[in-house]
Amino acid sequence: MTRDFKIKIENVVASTQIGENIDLNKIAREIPDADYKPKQFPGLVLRTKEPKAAALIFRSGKVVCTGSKSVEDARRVVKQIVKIVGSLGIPVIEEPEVKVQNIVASADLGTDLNLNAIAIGLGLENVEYEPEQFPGLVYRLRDPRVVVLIFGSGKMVVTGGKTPDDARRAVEKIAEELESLGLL
Amino acid sequence: RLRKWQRRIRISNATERNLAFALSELDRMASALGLPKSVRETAAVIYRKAIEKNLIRGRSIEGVVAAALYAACRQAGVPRTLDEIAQYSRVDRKEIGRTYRFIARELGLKLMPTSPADYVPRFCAALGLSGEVQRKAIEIIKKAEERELTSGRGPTGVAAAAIYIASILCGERRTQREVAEVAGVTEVTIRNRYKELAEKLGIDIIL
DNA sequence: AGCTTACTTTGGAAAGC
DNA sequence: GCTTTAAAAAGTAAGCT
Repeated sequence: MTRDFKIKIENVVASTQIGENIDLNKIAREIPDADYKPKQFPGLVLRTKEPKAAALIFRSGKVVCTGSKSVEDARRVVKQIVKIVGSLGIPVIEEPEVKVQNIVASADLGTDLNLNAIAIGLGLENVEYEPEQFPGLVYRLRDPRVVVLIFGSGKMVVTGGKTPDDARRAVEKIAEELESLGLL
Repeated sequence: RLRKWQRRIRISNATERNLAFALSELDRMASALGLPKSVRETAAVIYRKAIEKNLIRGRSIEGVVAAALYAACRQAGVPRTLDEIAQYSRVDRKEIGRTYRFIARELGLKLMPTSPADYVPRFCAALGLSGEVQRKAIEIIKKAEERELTSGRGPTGVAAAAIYIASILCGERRTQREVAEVAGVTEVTIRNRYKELAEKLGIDIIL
């Protein structure tokens, strides 16, 4: 029984450092589509089209990249940011070390679920399910250390992991738990 | 030492002052919400337990009071929505919800999500509907829960739709607008829920 | 009655208030 | 705690035709 949970990485958040004492005002001046509102937020926002993502650049040289659909794409985006900033005559680190901070993935168990029964089965003390506020049941796993949002449709969202495998393991673990509880 | 003694007095004064404020706030809100004394007492017990476990740190007394009231209503089977609670609190719905989740977790209050059926008596009373309609609405809700048509749906929306259907089946029809008003949901939500219930439970609603 | 846009929840980093 | 970024899930809400 090879199940296809249709696991798909939807967003990768990564951080890195491309330099020091970066002149954000200069970047904002030279790059028309850059968003920089220091009064509102200290980071400058730069968006890339391919891969489609957004990067937050700080004066310290630290960079946060969000929106990529894969870890590799996140690295590609960082390289583009380095190239752009470097082309402005600003000293940059050519190949900075990129650290993945969070991976958001979606998956599908393929069947409708009874969230009330699942809340009891997994233990009310391990789960948060308040349909008045949000339709998804919130399940926090300790291993892998991720948070999963489980919906009545059987679809879910896994977030908080650092690797694609964290998401994969979380989905399989939940599928096993629900199955052993006879709720899948 | 005298200093130590005076310090204790100061602390106990502040503690008592805060407790008195919390309890008066609890009474004020409970009265405004028309809640019975038993619910106020349950909320007071929850509040005191929260204090004993220092769960107030970083939170406002009013927020904890509101969350305790929200929890007490659910525990008593006479739920109030977070919006209703927030209507009479200085704290907003989002914060009350967070505080509720926190104290429920820390105090080990194992509460299942509110069943739409718990809202039926109050909503029907507000609409001047008979016990027969209430019975039918609850019957519809029970079937909906068995058929798993309520997962992830707002309890008030499901309750409103069931009451809307029941009022028609019992010949005491109320408009979607009237039901939406007392349930605190939009007519669109009642429409979506009632269509789903009527279709999947095979209920014919001839207008 | 639709359609569109938008807000609810989750996680994480960044610098500063 | 907040601010900003991105994206998914599903329910509810609000504005417009």
